[in-house]
Amino acid sequence: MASDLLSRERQDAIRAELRQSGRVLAGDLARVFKVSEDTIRRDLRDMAAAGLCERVYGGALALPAEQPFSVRTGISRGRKQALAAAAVSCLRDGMTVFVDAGSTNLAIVQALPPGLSLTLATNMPAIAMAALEHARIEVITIGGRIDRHVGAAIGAQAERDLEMLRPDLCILGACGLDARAGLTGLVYDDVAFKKIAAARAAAVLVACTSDKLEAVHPFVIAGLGDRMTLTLEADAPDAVSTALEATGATILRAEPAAG
Amino acid sequence: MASDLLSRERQDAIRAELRQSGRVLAGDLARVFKVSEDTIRRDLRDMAAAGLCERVYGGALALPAEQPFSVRTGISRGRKQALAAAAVSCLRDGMTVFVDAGSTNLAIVQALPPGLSLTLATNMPAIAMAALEHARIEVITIGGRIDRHVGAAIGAQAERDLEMLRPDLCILGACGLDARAGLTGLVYDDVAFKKIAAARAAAVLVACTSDKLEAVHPFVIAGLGDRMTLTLEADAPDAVSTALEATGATILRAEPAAG
DNA sequence: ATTGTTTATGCACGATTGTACCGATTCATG
DNA sequence: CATGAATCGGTACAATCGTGCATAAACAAT
Repeated sequence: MASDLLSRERQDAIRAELRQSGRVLAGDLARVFKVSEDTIRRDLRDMAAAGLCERVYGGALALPAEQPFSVRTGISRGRKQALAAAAVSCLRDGMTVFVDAGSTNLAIVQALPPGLSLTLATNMPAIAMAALEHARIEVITIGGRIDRHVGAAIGAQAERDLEMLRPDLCILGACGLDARAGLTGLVYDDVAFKKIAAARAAAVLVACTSDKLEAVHPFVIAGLGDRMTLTLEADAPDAVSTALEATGATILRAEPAAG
Repeated sequence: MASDLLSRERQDAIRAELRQSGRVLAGDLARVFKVSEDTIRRDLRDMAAAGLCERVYGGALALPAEQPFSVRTGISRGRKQALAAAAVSCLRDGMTVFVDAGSTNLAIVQALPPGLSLTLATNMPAIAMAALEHARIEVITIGGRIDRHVGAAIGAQAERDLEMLRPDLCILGACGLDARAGLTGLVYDDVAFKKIAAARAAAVLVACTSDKLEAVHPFVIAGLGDRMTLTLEADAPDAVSTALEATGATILRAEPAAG
């Protein structure tokens, strides 16, 4: 995926990954960066010597002080992490992606592989900040009045800002996902915004935790169809999955998660 | 591509490339500029010595302004806290305030009293998030491409977003503050943005840590004058303070801080 | 014009660094 | 304690680096 990195860049990327998920495995890193495990081990040794991580058998851990996120997002982080990992597989180098508000989408951005180079637009400040942790992501914010419930800019100004974009992919935050009703939401302005965002993108991805399946809310964001990819958790019922797939949408199943 | 450049021009071009992609390779640069790698190495060494980049094996990286806030925020928090407390005294209920990027401004927003109700616009995601912590603040974001060094949206789109605002107060981030040269900055696009922001506001507030006093940078944001309030730290030299006051600006001294 | 000085550049050479591979050792786990 | 995986130290090789030196151009002073 990402290669040709200066050794220092690689170490920075490892650091970013450590900040995010709190741990790294030597083998994984070697594969991601396309270098030998020896090189990764030497990196980790150097970083540990510099006090940037704690070396353990098999990889390295973030220093206890440096994990604000894992604490803040709490237990469900494991599930969202797995969901995010699956969603990430839809991304390619050079893509322009719009990322809608939502804690799942935040997890996705945090889970992006370090080397991936994207142009990422978002209306949610928290997502913008997470994206800035990645050295090779160009970040664009959609401005406007921030809705406290959503934690992101929605409304007239935001919709106008959106008009500058024609993203390759729109990663939508999910509120309710149902085979018949499609994608639905609770907050009118938020739904209106999502609708526009989805319409402008060449493809739409929805990463959906299981609690949102078969939920129907008052406002319709979009129907399902072949332009849409749905990422479901490992424990999503097969019945729901096949029903969704029957609409023409592509279904992506997350691996079972530990946490 | 480009040859026959004066060494200074070449270094400026390297700087531009660094700003854009965050990294340069010695070999690539040598090929692009049609000079030997030795020359490039000398350039990079000089630039590193001047604090313009970080030299690494194989090339150079942009300065770790890449991760500004995990590092920069922590450093002098106590001092900034005191500065923020003083700056807060300029705010009144119901005001519309534009808050520019900068770690000091972030501290100010974090230090806002809980009951204060404001409309707060900002181009910096981190500040937007901090403002959302306050229940009675209406937050508006200025969108656009995020500059990694600044950590905020600057550029054409951001300037256009700004045109919707006529804030009562503009809280500017300081780079250099000098009685003769006025308020100056390092990054051209950032300065251009600040300039517009300052021009649109009825009043301007600059909270300035002592290390930025008497510093003059290449680009001018604004001259001083009676429209401007400057918040200085407790340890700012009296001479500097009176010189600044002589320009017509209002001076606000922070209380001595612990940290 | 001449001379000397500074500056930018290129080249050569030894030193340093980053990386992969190999064997010996240590570790986690059943 | 047996076994495979992970780690460490050493080695080898290539890329990169720093330095000293030579050349050439620009410039100042004579």
